[in-house]
Amino acid sequence: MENLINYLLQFGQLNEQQIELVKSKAIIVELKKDDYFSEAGKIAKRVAFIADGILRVCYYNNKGEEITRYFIDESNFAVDISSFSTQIPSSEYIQAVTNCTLFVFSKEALDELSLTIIGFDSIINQITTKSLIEKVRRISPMLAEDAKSRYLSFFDNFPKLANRIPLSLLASYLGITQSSLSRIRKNI
Amino acid sequence: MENLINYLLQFGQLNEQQIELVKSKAIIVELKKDDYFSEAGKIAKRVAFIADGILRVCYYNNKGEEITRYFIDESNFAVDISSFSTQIPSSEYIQAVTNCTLFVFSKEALDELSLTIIGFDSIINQITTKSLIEKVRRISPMLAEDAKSRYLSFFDNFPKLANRIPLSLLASYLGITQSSLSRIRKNI
DNA sequence: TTCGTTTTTTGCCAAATGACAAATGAAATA
DNA sequence: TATTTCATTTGTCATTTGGCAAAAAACGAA
Repeated sequence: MENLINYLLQFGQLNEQQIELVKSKAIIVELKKDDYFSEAGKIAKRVAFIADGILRVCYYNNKGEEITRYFIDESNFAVDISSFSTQIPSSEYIQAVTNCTLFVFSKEALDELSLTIIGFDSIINQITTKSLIEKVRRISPMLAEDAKSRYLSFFDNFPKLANRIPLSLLASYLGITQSSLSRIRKNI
Repeated sequence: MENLINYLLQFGQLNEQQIELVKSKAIIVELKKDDYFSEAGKIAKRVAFIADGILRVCYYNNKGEEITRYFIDESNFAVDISSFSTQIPSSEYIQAVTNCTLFVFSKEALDELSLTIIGFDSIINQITTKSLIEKVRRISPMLAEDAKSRYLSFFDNFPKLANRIPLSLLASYLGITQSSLSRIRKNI
């Protein structure tokens, strides 16, 4: 769990005792490829720190197509933030792209940590804000790019991910068809 | 300033005295079309609530093209959140698309409100999170749509905005060329 | 291994979009 | 009004991408 603690320490101080408390609240969860961490229609009650594996956030658009909104990989938090923060049923899924090992915190555990640890709230808020800003930053430029540039940008930013993610999912993230992505890859 | 107060009250309670305090910190700023509210290279020190007008957040991509990341209109907050929250120089601009009337809060004023008003922090955090989630929600589905659908979606979501925003800026937001957008509009 | 299933690649053609340039229209100013 | 400037539309053509279907490859289970 060192990765988790180091991640948190980027955003604020925690003493030994507080670190132990945080660790004690984490539940280790294993997901198989294609398992869901959270589902549309349900209220998100858990947050996951990804120790190993890749998750994706996805939804169905008005044509019934399954769209991948983004991927989340090791040493990042995954949460259906919209549902989690409002406690309203979600409209998206979080699914395992690969087998995953997660450190999971329930909402109750987080609330308790917030009450017990001064500054924990601030850490969580900073992480939330930073992650969301990053998502906007990632997605936004893709609109102005053609399919090839999108793939290359993705590859530049996540060279290790590109080969761990099935082509169909990557295509749905990039907003192009499988066939196109396959052809793009062929042309290097 | 009633709009501003009502907006805040959606996210938490404020008594009369607190409301007056908030109002007293707001500075009315008028921007002319094309004026900048914040600029790349500078550190964001202000937050704006848009009383009237439209702002846009934009940046230059690696090809030197000017890209509109999103628009913000009346009764919403505009802030270069990335720079504001980290106090690191920004990489984007916030520019007036039309003449604007803003209620502006300096960072110092906000910090003071946070210290003085219990729960003000929470209000700000909720607004921040909600706005960012919304931006992801808006941009993300566009990737899977073709140019015509993107325009129609935008028009559905912001019927009033579509005609107040110059075609060139709207095109750069939608990730298509001016010519294409013009043709799309012609075909209804 | 072999069979069955899923994923990826490929071919073909039509449609959408971009690039470029020119024409038109609209707004601002002298 | 005439002139200038900027925004939008339109034309032409090349390129990209999608849709569809079939082939090939990769993967898993018996």
